[in-house]
Amino acid sequence: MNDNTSNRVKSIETTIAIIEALQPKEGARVTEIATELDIAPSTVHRHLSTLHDHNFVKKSGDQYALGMRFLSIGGYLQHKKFEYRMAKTKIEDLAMETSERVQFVIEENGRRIYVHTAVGENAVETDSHIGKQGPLHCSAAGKAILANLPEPEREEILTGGGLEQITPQTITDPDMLRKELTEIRNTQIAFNKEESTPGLHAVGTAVTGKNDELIGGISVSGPAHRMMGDRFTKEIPKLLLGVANELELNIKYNQ
Amino acid sequence: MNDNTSNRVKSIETTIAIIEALQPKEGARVTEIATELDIAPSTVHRHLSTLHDHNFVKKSGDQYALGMRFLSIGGYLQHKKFEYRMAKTKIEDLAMETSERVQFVIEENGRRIYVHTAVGENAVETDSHIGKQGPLHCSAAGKAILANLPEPEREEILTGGGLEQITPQTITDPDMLRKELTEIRNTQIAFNKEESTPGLHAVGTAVTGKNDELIGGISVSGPAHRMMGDRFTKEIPKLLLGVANELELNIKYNQ
DNA sequence: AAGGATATTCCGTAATAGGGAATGTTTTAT
DNA sequence: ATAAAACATTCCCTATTACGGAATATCCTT
Repeated sequence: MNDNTSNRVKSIETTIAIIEALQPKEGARVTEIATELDIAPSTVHRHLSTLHDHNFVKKSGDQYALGMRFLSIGGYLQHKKFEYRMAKTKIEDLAMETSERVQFVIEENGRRIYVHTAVGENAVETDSHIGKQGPLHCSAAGKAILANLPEPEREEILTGGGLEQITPQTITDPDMLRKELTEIRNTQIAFNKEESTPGLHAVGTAVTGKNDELIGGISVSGPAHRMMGDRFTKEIPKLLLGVANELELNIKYNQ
Repeated sequence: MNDNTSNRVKSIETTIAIIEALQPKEGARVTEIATELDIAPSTVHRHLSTLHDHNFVKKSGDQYALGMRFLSIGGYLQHKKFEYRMAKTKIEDLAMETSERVQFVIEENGRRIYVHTAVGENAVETDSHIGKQGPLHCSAAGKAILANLPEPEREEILTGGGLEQITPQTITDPDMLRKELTEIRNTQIAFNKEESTPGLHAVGTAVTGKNDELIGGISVSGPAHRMMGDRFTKEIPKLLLGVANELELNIKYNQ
């Protein structure tokens, strides 16, 4: 397609660099960012002022920080799609039923992104948050998505970028993963046994929409000691498939 | 301060215009955006490619749409602050207790922004979503925040921009509002009677942090016919103040 | 297979983004 | 209280680059 990287707007890349530098900070001064990125303070100031005008950056005194415009746009995208709104209520039900953490995940650019999360009574605290992203091949919902992706895209992910090793249990061999994905296509259930986080197990399934196009995936995750035996391999998968099915029916006929 | 509007990066303003044009659309082609904004297709293409490189825009075929990078950054900001994470669990409890819709709101740039929302069993469906923003003076949590803002900032909002009339009930007279805000400072409870949405009532209170600095506000909202009598004026305020108090204690001592 | 529409790339030029210096402003040290 | 240091902000010149128009490629329609 177009990956001709020469035809780009440099000043936007500068602005993005500034945004990225600002993100982890509570607040930063002009010089701090200028030094960090090795650009002139006057330049940083000009960019920050521009971003501030549009609420992408907030300012108190001479401390600059990212503003909530990002959440405004992100939240709007999360809310705009009927499918995502439906998914939200469904995973909340499932979190209540299972008492565990439940997430609704989509694929973008070959990676998984949490669009909604719901926590049940016993849900584990994780550092996962809305919008957080990671590779597909090491999570339950991610593998379920991967299994249902069109073959060329799937193969691109399997062979193209290399399957990053996240934990000792992460499956990094394309052949082993291919085999598992075939199994997932048959059962529509994917398991994650400490492949993304040590001590964490998860069960996932894919969600499809009107013309059977892939929407995303749902996963239920919890500590390995609780996610085991029949509860892990039978009960939760059954609840999960039930919810995914209801969701799919809602998507197909409710609007 | 610096509101010298001459010293800005024009190409970033172009990019922001493109982002804004893209936001409400499901997807758009290059020409569509170029026509709408009256700039050259080659320029639009260059901007979109740059944004796409950084996942602010996604592309399928020649349809461009906003990407989840906005949610990634927004979700990160929402999750980073300990106070906001605490608020999330607290409003979920309150939503369960009251069965209504509960929101955690902050102020930025003189406007309110929903940072977390929780829905109870009977919660009304609204178009409000995470990140949505609006004026402070017409909502319960907004008025609670306004009442607790430092005087100069409050006066700037009251007299500076003009109090927009959102519904027939919105209070737009600065003097009437000042009187109500004094009352709110005494009781720490704010009411909203169809001032932002016809048919919707809400109760709100402010949340303060370690050095009594203002963090945000919490509101409980529901249909007017259910939010009335003692439930509206006594029971819900009591529950709300209880939760706000717990939250403040958590913020002050738990970390 | 041809024609139309649109995406994408190329390229010259006018506009502007960038840096350094000048000017405020605030904080720190004495 | 004053001086000095540190930094934000503004100003201005110049090298860079963002822009638009033209050329080319690609896709779609008939």
